[in-house]
Amino acid sequence: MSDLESVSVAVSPRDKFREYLSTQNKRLTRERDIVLEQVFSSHEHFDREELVSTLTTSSGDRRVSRATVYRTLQELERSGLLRKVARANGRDVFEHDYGYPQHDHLICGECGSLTEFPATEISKVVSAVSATHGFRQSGHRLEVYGTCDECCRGSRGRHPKLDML
Amino acid sequence: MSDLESVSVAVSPRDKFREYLSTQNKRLTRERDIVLEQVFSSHEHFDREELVSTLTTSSGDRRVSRATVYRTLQELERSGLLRKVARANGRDVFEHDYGYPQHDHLICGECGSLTEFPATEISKVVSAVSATHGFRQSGHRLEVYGTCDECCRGSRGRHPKLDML
DNA sequence: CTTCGTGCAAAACCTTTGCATTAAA
DNA sequence: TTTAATGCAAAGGTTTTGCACGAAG
Repeated sequence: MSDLESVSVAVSPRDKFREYLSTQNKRLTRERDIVLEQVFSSHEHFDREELVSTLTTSSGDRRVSRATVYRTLQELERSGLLRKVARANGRDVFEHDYGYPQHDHLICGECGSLTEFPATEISKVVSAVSATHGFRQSGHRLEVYGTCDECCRGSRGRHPKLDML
Repeated sequence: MSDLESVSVAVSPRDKFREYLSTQNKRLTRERDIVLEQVFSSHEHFDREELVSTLTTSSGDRRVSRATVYRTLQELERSGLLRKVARANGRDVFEHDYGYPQHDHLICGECGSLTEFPATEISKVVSAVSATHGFRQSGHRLEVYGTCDECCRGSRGRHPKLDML
């Protein structure tokens, strides 16, 4: 992997994961593959419980246990494929950290929804600040807290988006 | 100094808390006052467990139960006196959100040091973005990851911070 | 009085772990 | 075969909650 991997996506998530695993003397098992596929089947944010409830109820040989889902998510994070972007309703929220443009999030404290926005402006400021401090920046995470448009105009009562299953 | 000055900080945390509580038809009890005092007795970051272990072992009439500490921290957060700034070791980290300038952090992945910088620039961008999305912003948290000046130029060996707190 | 708050213990959650069994390489 | 991974259930840790009692307005 001496190629420039900074421009666009030339390597699939699975290849990247496989490579990471090999450097760790770990294996790409059927279970890890299933988790990987499920996670990258959509670009939506998700939390562990959502994934677990999907995969522990899958039929036959697509079933993966809770423990393995948790353990695999750790590996996916370490491999650079996933990252935690927020915390909502007491759960970490994950998103793809590979092959998609940099962005940050507006986090609604009422319903827990996440809204993405491009990180371009923020990145400029961050770069300037980093330079000022001689800090070699590798990334950032910005969470904006408040109330989303919908909840602002909606009723005062709480409508937390809990499990959607 | 005139007590009509509402610019700058002329109101103590306790006064602000009292005011908040009254708007909620809630009471400034002895227990809430003790938690408040303990929290504002220093500017250090802290987590719930630290506070709980201090206050549940206090002598006699300064003792506060775990449940009340948790409940009071929620009120302090809602009142705008406290905010969560990070998550470490599975616990939320709190800091004062009143009477001190807004700032964010550069986080060194080598030595673990935190460097604060003023949030003014970031806040402008955040406000603009929030407005665009009809998001009623109440605050933000920005963590910049990378390597600090010292570690960049320093020895190649690692100087990981000792586990604090 | 009436309402709100506290403390306790239990419950609810989320995450990790020990261990016997299975399965990659 | 050798070593890593899985699944299960139990354990760990954090946060919330039901309830009876006590305190504040």
